Amino acid sequence: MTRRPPTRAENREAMETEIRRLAREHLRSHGAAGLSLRAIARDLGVVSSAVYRYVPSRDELLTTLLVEGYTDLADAVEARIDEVDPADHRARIVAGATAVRAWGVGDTARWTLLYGSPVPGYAAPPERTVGPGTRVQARLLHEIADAEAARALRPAALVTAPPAGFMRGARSEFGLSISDEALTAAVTLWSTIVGMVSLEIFGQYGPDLDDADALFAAQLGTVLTTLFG
Amino acid sequence: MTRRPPTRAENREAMETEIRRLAREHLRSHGAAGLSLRAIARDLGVVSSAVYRYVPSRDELLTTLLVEGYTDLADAVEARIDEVDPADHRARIVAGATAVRAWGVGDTARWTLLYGSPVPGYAAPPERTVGPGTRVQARLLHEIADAEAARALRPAALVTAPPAGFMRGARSEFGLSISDEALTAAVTLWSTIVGMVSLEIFGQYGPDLDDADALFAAQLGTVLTTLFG
DNA sequence: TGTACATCAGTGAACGCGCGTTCACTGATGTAC
DNA sequence: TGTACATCAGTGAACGCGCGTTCACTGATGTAC
Repeated sequence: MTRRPPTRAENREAMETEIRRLAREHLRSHGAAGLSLRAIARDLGVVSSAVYRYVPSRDELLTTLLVEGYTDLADAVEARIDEVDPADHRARIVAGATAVRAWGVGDTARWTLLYGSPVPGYAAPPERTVGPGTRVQARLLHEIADAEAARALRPAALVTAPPAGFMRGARSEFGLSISDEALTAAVTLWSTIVGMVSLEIFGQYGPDLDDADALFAAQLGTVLTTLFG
Repeated sequence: MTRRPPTRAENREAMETEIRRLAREHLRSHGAAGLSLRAIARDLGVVSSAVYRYVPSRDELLTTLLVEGYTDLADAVEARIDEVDPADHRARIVAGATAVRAWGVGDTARWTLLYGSPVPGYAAPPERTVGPGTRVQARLLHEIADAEAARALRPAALVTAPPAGFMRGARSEFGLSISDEALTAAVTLWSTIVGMVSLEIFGQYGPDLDDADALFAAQLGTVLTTLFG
């Protein structure tokens, strides 16, 4: 077995993967604001300017991480939902919400990048981030729309309508067929999910939280019981 | 009218106030991670080491801002709730939630400091921040507890219990008399509020959001209608 | 009321560290003929 | 299959900037007698 030396293309691929891995690691230890190309070069065992062979700039790297994060999250959530009986709307949404939390808790640094405070001095380019960045919400909205179409939602839970522009935007962006009231309920669900995960990850539930899974499940149950009965 | 020159004590007071003001301004433009004593000294028109007459260290300043923020928020929320008829439980909670959002939207940088991602490398000293940092939640919990005591909550909305340790902690910390299920509902409400405000402030609702007030009110209505009927 | 002394605010220099990015360069890898 | 040339990875130095914190110091303000 002769060990063929790696080609340039292979090396480049490996290098880019490694840079993203180190970047995620730095995100974990220093936060997005502290993401530094020099530090990555150091960990890579390479002089700082060498990183510029692979990454055009620090902001570009952040954008890459952002898109990768949104995509990973959405992939995970969709996979979990797809495992569930399409007729069991509530279970599908539980699966989706639980997958969102699992992903966030499993990689708090990336959750922070995606849904935490914006990175000062960095503005994500919408043309690259909006698509991946709305996949999860879009999927959950569709699940709620399906549930409504199947008459699985309790009418008593559908009580308020969102502002008109928001409604129009959501409908045209996601190709949704959903009532105003169900859209409000869906957005509220999303707010609750993001709130729960962020409060947990940012340590706001205090030191008495013995069973975070159960607290999440209990809160989600409260929301979904009012929605599904 | 002779202009008495300011005493040292007055000067110190004015200086400390001005430092906090500039710090809040820097929070706005550069985020907590970018809060810098040197920058504050520059704005103050003073050499960088001079700030150390007033502030022991950068981390201490952060702690001060954190405590001040929690206190301002809680004061605002309590004032709004107190204006409402004690018998109108729903209206009191609407007032509180709306005050939380108003405060956050009115000072997004401080909201970010309080409820956004933790500042890398900075750990808030619990003995100084936990008390002020839980006032708002405590107050909302008490309002829900009062509503439950007055039999104003719909039993159908009280369906799941939080994990035991969390429940015990909340009860003893806040001196609460509340059912497990109502506590879950209360915590869920808090998650939803934090989620809504953070999504709005961090720009996650997208460009179609024409009326943020209405979207918040609609979502809050969805939650409270299931709670109060 | 005046003087002596202690306290305090602010200076300026320094230490040691970090960062993003550019540039001219060497030497190895890949490609076209 | 061998050679000439083009491409690319990585170096090392540099530019210009930022930061927190310490220290010895000057000069003004406040206090005790």
